[in-house]
Amino acid sequence: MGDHSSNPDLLPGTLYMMILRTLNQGPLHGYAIAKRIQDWSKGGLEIEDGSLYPALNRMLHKEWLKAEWGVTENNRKARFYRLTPLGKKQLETESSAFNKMVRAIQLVMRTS
Amino acid sequence: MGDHSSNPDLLPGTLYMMILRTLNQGPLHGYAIAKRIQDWSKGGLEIEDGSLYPALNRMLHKEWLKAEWGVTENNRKARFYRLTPLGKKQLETESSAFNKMVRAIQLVMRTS
DNA sequence: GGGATATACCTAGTCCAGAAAGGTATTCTA
DNA sequence: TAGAATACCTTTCTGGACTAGGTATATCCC
Repeated sequence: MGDHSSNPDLLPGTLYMMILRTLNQGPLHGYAIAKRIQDWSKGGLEIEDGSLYPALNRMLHKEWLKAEWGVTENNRKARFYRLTPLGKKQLETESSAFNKMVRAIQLVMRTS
Repeated sequence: MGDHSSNPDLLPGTLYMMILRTLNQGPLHGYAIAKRIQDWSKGGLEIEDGSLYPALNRMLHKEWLKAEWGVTENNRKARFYRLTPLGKKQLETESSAFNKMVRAIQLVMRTS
């Protein structure tokens, strides 16, 4: 079913940025973060949960996020993450670095 | 002097693509590849030679490239790399995957 | 009741690429 | 003859994405 390619699902180094981005709208639990990234990218990006949860834990450790347990609309317990001020700053840093990087790469790819 | 940041120099996963791109214009030696990427990106990208040469060797092993020793305009010996047909195909594959990926990420970063 | 499905989380292990930090050798110029 | 620039190489470290397992619970339907 579906994808038999051996291509990576993600551009390494962009997962933090996208997580920070989704949380900039307000707290979400892990599962919802993955869903939102998938939705917003129109199915272009799928976050493996084996990538997601370790990443979230690293981000907690860096103090970009805080977490607390709660209950979803579906009446399930889930861990909700929200941005710290440091996390907000990191979002700025990473997205501007990303944009710069992409522009540089596109120069290389398009220069003749 | 200059850059004291701990930011990565590159978006991981894009080095192969850019090397393939520079070689699509014709054979180059390693040092010249790095220079060309730096020039074309207007200084936005700097390839560490500790990243470059291992990458070139992996690419040889994948048979995306062939190499042979020669002499530069400066009368120095250098190893010249050129694309194989497989390498050309890989360039197509990687650059279209990259573009798709970037578009998907930008959707995530820009959706409100 | 009992399966199936979707939701929600977690971890141990593997693999790979980029970077740091060392090294050698040669050419040219001041 | 010292230095800078050119040109290559390797070993080691590290971090992150992925694989492949696992647990638990809520809901829906037979």
